[in-house]
Amino acid sequence: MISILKHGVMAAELLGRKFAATRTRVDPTCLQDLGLDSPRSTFEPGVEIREAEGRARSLQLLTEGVAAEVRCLVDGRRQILFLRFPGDVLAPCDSETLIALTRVRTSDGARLLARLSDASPAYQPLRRAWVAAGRVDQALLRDQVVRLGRMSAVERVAHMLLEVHERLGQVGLVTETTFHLPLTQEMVSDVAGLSVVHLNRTLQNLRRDGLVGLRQGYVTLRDRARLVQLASYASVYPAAWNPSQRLTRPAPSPYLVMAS
Amino acid sequence: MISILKHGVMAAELLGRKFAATRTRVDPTCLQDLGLDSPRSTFEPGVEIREAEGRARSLQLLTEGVAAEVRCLVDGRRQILFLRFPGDVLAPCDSETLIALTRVRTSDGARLLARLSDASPAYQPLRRAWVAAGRVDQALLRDQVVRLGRMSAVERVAHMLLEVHERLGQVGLVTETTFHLPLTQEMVSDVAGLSVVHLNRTLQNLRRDGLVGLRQGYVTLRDRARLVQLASYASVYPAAWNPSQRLTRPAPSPYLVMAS
DNA sequence: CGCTCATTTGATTGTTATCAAAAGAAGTGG
DNA sequence: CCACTTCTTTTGATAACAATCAAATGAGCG
Repeated sequence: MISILKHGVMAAELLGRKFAATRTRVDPTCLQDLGLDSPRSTFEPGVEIREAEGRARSLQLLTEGVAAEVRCLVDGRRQILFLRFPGDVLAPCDSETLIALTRVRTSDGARLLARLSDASPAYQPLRRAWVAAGRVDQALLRDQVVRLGRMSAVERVAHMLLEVHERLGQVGLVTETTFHLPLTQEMVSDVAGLSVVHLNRTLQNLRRDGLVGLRQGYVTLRDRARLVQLASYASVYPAAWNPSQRLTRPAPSPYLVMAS
Repeated sequence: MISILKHGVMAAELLGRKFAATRTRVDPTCLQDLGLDSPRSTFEPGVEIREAEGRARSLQLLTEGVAAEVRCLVDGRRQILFLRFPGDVLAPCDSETLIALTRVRTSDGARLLARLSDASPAYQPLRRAWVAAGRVDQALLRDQVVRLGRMSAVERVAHMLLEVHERLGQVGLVTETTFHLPLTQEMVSDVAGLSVVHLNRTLQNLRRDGLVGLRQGYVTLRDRARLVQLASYASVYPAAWNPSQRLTRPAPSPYLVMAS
């Protein structure tokens, strides 16, 4: 049982795996060279993750724990826009707040940022990988839109769990069917855009139907195939190309073209 | 009454205005030099917008009409992820389909794409503007997530209309309170993640309360202040910084930090 | 234990989707 | 100009889904 709060994987290795998931290969030396093991920070659960004061726009690499980009409305409604896992890069964002959902450890990404701004050809592969990773993030955000806009509660939760499993899989923090997601149901409900109570009932349904198991912050996908179908889940990763996953058909003709 | 389907604004000018909205200034000569007036295409409503076959990943600049990035689920549910207006750049996207919602005209962005890939310092401002515009797009997508995840039907619609007004305003296609949005309610309902019927009733409420007016594809924001408050709308554009718009408070403490 | 926080349950309300159908608008061809 | 078709908007009735309220149970911790 691998824990997301404490695993043995080094920062550079995590980033490399994440890049590999987008089918962009970056030289390990180059990654090592980013000095991701020097200044590290820890954030307690519930705390906002921000750069040390004074330092302008920088980056951090999340190495352990779970963080979230959260948006709060005036009346207290909350929406988590994006979950961040080990291997993800944390960038300050104006309209959202970055919150540590569990204890979080980060590595300083100042040098990474510098290399990305550096136009020299030596860092070309790094920049490419960066762009590819950004594209994946965007695709994930788009999935989030579809989940919230058009999916029922069960679908949202199933889809989300599949996504988390796959994302953690890319950095090697899963087994075939299980992963560690030590979040409260309240937090998950803020990802899924549901009330806590309804999320709870939805999870019970998924459990009852033998689709997922939940114990001590560990999630088991008991019937992945059925989950995938239920949520019409399709991977956002280019590598995982698989015709049978083409479940969201490419828009036959959303708005009727008038007959000629 | 300015029409989104036919206005006199040239492609380069549109792009310049769009960039200006992100507070990045690009030399008009550089924009003219993009040759945005050469090959132009037209797409009929309902039709998929794609590059001419054979040509690899390219770009198009939308000059007239409205397009949408649409995701369709197997059972026919649809979600529009993003509306595209004049001045927006259309890039092919794997998991989504780009559909013309009205008659759409585009300019060829091949040279733009080339300049963006060209690392020479001459195109530095252009690249900066591009990145800034991308950031705005991402912010808009995030707003969409919050709308769908945590807002009620009226809020969603109000928020969306304010957003459209502002976006069209950036390219000069609005008056103080009105803009042209010749979409069917079905299309709007796919943006807002609502059923057509419910969208219709929601619009009626907004009308009844004197908040918006709708006639012939033209929208009038009759009480902008109240709409902004209703939807807790905050602009995503850096220029429009305005303390009173800070309605989504910066996450006081989403998840209780345990008392010490 | 006794505290706090998280999960679970039950009862109820409110919102939104769905179904069915009427009324309105717009274009087509006679 | 009218009948005809097709699409869009609107209305009414009903059902499904999810939020809310209130309270009980469970889990972890000093």
